[in-house]
Amino acid sequence: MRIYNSMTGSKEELVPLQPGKITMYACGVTVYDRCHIGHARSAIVFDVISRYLRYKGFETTFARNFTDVDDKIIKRANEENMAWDAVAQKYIDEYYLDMDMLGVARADIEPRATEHIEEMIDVISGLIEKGFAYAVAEGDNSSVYFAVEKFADYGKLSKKDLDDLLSGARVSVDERKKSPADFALWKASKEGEPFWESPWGKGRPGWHIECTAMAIKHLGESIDIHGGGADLTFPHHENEIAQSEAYTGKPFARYWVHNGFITIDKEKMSKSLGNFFTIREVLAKYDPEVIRLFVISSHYRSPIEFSNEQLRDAEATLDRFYTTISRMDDFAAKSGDAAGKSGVNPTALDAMLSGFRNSFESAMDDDFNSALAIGHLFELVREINRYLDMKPSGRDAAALITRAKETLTETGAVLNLFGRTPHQWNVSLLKVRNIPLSEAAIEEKISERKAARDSKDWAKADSVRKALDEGGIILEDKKDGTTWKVKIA
RNA sequence: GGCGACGUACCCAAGUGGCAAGGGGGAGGUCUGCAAAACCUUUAUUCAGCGGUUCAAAUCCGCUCGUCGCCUCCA
Repeated sequence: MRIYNSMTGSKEELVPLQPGKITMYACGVTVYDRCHIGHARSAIVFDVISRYLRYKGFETTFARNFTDVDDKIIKRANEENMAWDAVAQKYIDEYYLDMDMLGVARADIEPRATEHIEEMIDVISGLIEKGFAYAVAEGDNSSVYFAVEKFADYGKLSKKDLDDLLSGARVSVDERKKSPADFALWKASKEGEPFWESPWGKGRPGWHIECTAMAIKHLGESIDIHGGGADLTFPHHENEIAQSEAYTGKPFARYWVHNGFITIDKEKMSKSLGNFFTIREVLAKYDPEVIRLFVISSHYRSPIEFSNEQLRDAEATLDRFYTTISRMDDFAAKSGDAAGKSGVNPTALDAMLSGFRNSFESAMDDDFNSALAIGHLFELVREINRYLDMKPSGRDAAALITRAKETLTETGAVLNLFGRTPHQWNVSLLKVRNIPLSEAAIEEKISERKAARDSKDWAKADSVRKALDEGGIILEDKKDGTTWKVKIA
């Protein structure tokens, strides 16, 4: 299994610290607002990675944090006239609402910064003792900074040269720091801000230190995989490395994994640019699985352009899967118990099923190439449809189709896709498309049309079809009845 | 300015040395009372451009053009 390591810039064989076990830490969100679709991508990417690692038999411990105290949360609390911790909790709740919809599983450990103040203080104290950090008085309290120049490898992840950083005009000059590139481990608290007691007086943690403290506490001093969005590479992850390795003297993470951005008009989606859509907004128009498929359909490191057209594509794609699942279900319901009819050759499907897991795994083994894996799923879908078109019958055919459906749904489950019934899919589409027809109303129309068809009143039958079609519902006549589905396009 | 990516058909998207996956869309066909779905055929002699290495390059190297990201909070 190969994984791209941002540290080395190349794909490497995944060799965990302890055979058969993986520890993974992904940087989560700062909870001061609703998540946008870029946060969704990151969450989905690491969800897929952790699911796949487990599928491959690694005993995986996955931690994803919440940053629940920081400047933006405090600012938000002041704006909303709420307590800062109430703001944090509110957006943690919102986060779970979104992620549950998107099929993002809870991480094994979801540590919050505010629950690890002690651990952070321990790390900071250790860094001061070792000479990597220094305290600077600010009134009655002190702030603590990490002395970047003391850490020889600073810049190794983001490939930045410390001299360049120091000469760069964009580093804000802060008189309290010994060097402009130094970063805060602990911030002396100002009037009205949340604070904790510490050896440096009343204060609160800097941003980066929480990940170091929480990763070490929950996963150990060296972890296997550390991930997050590509924008966290610098300074966040660079600083984590500096703190952690200065503190423990050990490599912090073996593999650094960064997901690409979601763009709008080719530009990175971000809060500051204002070009973002919240997950909630998108969920109002699209089924959550559509968003998930949209994300998984591209490689996790590639930028993906967000647009209605892209989501419509993903929706059509998903509909194709569910249509095939529906065909298989129909077949299973009526295939007989007798021997099969002659002239139906199952070889192609049989062969594809035999090799399928292998294809799927080689795609995913190669740096989690979910886009290729989905391509393989399409090949399977076509082969299934091809087989069903031959109108097979009998118990051998039924067994083959059962195997096909299991293969499709079990590999889909690794990506957390295709977990619903085709009916659930269509009912969901009815909702997101705001189609004002109930299932019962549609069924009623179908009966009406059946009566017309039975008396060969084609004009009437067609008018029912046409009326439903204009409402976004397509009817499919099958041997033993008519079914409906929501029109895609 | 420093550093790092990327540029594959009408659209999306795999592919890191050996005849360019897959999906959408388009065109034609099979099936169907009419449809839909599905299937079949077709849609890139070519991978931004120009050179080079090689028996062989979308894949490696160099240059050019274009786009984006990081260098400040950011998934």
